[in-house]
Amino acid sequence: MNIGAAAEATGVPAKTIRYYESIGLIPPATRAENGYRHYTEFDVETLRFIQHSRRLGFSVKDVGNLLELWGDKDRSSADVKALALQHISEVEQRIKELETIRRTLIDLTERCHGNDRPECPILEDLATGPEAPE
Amino acid sequence: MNIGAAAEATGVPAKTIRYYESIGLIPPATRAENGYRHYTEFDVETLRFIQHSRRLGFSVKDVGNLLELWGDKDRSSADVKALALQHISEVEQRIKELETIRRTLIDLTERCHGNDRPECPILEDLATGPEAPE
DNA sequence: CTTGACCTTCCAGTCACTGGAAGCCCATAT
DNA sequence: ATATGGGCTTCCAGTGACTGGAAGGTCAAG
Repeated sequence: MNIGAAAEATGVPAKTIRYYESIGLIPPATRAENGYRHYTEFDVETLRFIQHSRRLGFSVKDVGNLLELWGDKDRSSADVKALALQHISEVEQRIKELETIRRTLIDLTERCHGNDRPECPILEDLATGPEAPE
Repeated sequence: MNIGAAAEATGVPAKTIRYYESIGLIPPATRAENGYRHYTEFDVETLRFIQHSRRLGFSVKDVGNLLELWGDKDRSSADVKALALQHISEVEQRIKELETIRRTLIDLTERCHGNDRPECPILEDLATGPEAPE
């Protein structure tokens, strides 16, 4: 299986597969005689594992740790769960921040007429800072 | 006002102020005879405007547009509002993605015992992909 | 006159890719 | 035999929005 086929099979672009190899997330692929990288079914599974982890927002560093745990028969599931819980709390933190931002933006836009005139509470608030509504 | 004082007054680190100047978000600061950058009250207001905009998640490019509108007496508030609404929809999109991720992660962790044993549905699902629960 | 806190510039690193150039390899169509 | 088109290789550079650090100039106080 060449890199293109592996990319097709996993949804990870060929370019990204090479990148993962270059940073050591995956071991160097074996090469055919012509120098082309060659991928086994197992390599494809690994790439899929990576892809799924990335889609869930794990950093590449975290994915490295998850891969290591995945390959370790003597792991404790507690270690995996700890990683996941930590990630959940980061995701929740980010959601909270975005909710706050969303709320503020909506308040601002609701107060803005959005017409031909220049008066705009959005710009005013950006200039002066958020007024604490009493 | 030197850069340090401007940083202090606005919450924008000195390093970041120089960076904003280097990318043209703010015009080059006037210099004192010793070469130090000098900031006026207006510069400080501008930096605060930038800071508030960035806190609301606007990209630096968007902040550039907002700054331009801010300085344009003949703007229409509709243009400002359009930018804000566009940003809101991006924020909402991102929140949705994060909610989905959060839900998936919570489902996974709830099925993982998190003990000394290696069995772990988290790793299994990362390997095989999310099973559609019927 | 020295210390320490400023300030200056410039280069490099972060994160996770992505684009593009230059060039080899291979199969097929002519 | 050759031209074409695709896939593969490497390496360098750019993205966004900073941030860290080195090397060196400036300034006020003790």
